[in-house]
Amino acid sequence: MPVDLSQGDMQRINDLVQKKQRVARGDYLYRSNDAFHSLYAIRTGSFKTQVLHEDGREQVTGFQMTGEIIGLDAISTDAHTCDAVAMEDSEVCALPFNQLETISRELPSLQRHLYKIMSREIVRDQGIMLLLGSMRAEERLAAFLLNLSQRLAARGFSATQFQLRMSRQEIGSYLGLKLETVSRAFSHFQELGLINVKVRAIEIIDLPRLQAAVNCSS
Amino acid sequence: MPVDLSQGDMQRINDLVQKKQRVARGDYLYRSNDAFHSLYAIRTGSFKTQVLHEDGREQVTGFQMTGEIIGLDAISTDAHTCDAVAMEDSEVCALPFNQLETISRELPSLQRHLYKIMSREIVRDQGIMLLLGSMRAEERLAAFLLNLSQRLAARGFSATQFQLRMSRQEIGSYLGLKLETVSRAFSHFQELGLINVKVRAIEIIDLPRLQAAVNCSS
DNA sequence: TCAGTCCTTTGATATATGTCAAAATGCGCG
DNA sequence: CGCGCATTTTGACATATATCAAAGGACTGA
Repeated sequence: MPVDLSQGDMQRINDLVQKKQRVARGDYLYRSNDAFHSLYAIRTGSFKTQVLHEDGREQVTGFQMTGEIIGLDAISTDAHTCDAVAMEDSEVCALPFNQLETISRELPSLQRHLYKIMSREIVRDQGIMLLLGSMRAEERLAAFLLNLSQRLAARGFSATQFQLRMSRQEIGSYLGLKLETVSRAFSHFQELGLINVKVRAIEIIDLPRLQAAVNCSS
Repeated sequence: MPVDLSQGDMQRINDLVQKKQRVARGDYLYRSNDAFHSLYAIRTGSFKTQVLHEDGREQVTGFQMTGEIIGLDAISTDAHTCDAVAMEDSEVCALPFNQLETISRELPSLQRHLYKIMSREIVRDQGIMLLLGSMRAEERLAAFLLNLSQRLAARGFSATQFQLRMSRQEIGSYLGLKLETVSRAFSHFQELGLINVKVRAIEIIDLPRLQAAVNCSS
């Protein structure tokens, strides 16, 4: 948590953050309906979150990476409302929420930080609604790739070459598309010279045109 | 805000909540990029919130009614990230956010309430993602009608007879559909005997079958 | 009250994406 | 190292929804 705090305060946060926890690839960090105790800060690795409809339909609601906080949805009902699955071997810090609440009362900057993190999640979700509600298949995929690229760059990785951690099926679920459609969109972007795709290895060749593709995929 | 508070505390909240504000039908309560000062509690009337894409596309992200809080998205950047438009003559209470923050430090139950409200918004958004990402047109409309019905019932109105405040175009934007598709879905539900539609006047005739339609619109 | 405008409905047709199927490729495990 | 399974790609075809168009209805403001 990148909050700007003074010495002793930092200590209290550190105490809170002791418990590290490993999650193997494919394992669930939590499941829908699990009792809520902690938020989780991802230290290494990455996760997907998904909601399941009773009739078996599933929707991936996000792909999270290092430094991101998951579990915010569970505050509302004291139970998790989605599943969190590790997409690779990962490490998280459990942040017991009642302790967070207590400390945040005494540390205005932590309190504010928590509000901001939650608000940011709401804004992110609005962006996905815009994507799902008004973009076409290739626009969605372009937006997805650019978003990944940005977030990787922000973490010091290459913005133009990376390895996808998720399957076509998972990307499709996230983008509201079938896996075949995702695959075709990848192939088409490659034909157009926007990217190189070798299964899960992605190289962005023409960033400006990929950005343009978000607006009109014609 | 239905928080359970003790006498004097309630006074402080009341002080905060003094400023009532009228918003005429069609007027903006706030616009994207407006500086953020307050959350708004809707006292009477209803609003829609929408995000705009640079290329003119717009996406309605929600329809809010009495008792709901809007503006949570703005906390993240201190600027609003969507527009809020009154769908009828309405009244809101501005809740200055820095005062809310201050008071919530001293009133754990208010602090918790704020976290819960934000978390609930995140859960709501997940539900919309599921709808947009994996449901078909008629399933979406059925889900929309049932959601409206529930929320009206929770406010003491009829769950089976109500007046839509929004146009087919706005419903379509919210559901990721064109207005003609929405209109056809309404007509089809009427043919099936699930609802009566007279333009914006809706009567739900067969609630169980409408609920069933959310799962498979066949 | 009436005219004008906007909203809604409905039809005919186009198109993007889904479905089904099969082959190709990559990857984990023995 | 190679077998077998899972994932990805690609094709042919089906279908849900969008698009275009026109007519009918409802609401607004003078």
